[in-house]
Amino acid sequence: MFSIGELSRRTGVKVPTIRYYEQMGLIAAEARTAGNQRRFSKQGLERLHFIRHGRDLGLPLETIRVLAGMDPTDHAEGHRIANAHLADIRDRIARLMRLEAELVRISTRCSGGTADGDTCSVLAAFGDHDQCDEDH
Amino acid sequence: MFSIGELSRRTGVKVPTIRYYEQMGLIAAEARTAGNQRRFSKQGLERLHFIRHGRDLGLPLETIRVLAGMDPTDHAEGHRIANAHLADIRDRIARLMRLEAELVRISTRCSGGTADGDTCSVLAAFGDHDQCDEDH
DNA sequence: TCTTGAAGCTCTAGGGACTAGAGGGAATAT
DNA sequence: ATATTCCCTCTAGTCCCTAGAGCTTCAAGA
Repeated sequence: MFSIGELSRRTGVKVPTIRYYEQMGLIAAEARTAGNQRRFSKQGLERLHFIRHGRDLGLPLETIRVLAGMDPTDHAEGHRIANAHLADIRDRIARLMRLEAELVRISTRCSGGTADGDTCSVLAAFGDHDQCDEDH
Repeated sequence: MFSIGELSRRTGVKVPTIRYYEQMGLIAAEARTAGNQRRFSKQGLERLHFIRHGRDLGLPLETIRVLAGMDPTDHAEGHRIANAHLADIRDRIARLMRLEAELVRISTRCSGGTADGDTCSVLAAFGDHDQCDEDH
């Protein structure tokens, strides 16, 4: 049986975060000591690893709850969630890459070498959305 | 002079969000009507464009506040902020791409075609952090 | 056995960037 | 004059934690 601190050390999840997960119903302490302290079994440890891993992958807690409560022989559903999330991540990458390109454009345009008294073109670019590739 | 709704339509920033920005001290209505409604000038419109653009670029409101209050001839500082943010975005892209690779690995390993009664390998992979490239 | 210090407990509040809803008043078009 | 649309403030909720106050329990050494 592990204490909450032990669990924290073994998973890298902070103590208050574990308590928060408990409050959200994602994990439960198997037992409490006479003095009301949480004790977790190996199962709890594994479950917390599962949660942690899901979070590292960027899954919202709600999705993790669904996965954790899933029938482990239901291939289709697990697959569907993984693929949906993959699409989401690819979308985020694409958007960030557009931002990257725009920031490079903004930043290289202002070498800082223009005459004194000029408005910095970084600042100008931030104000001028029309030069931006994005469609809003 | 624009009403808040007019401003919203012209910038794509939702009305409650504009009020929120005002509350946070990022923008101020130039005037109020006799009936206490906000009226914004062209300057307000430009400022909101600036905020919007910064947010689209992923800058936190605090950074936008700094940029907006900056000396417009201070090239070095504008440059520094843009570059710092660029580094941040590149970091985020790198992390997301690692996630993408791992999700692809997880998802392709489970074709859903294994025998009935097997544990779905998507689920197994989520629980097994050791197979993951990331260092935690 | 006693004592100390680390670790645990609950509860509450904060953060960032909004979003939604209630319950009203103001502007505008007919 | 009225109907409709807009606007007002205020409060609370979202997500995923994080931090602090104030107190209790545990484990190890003297």
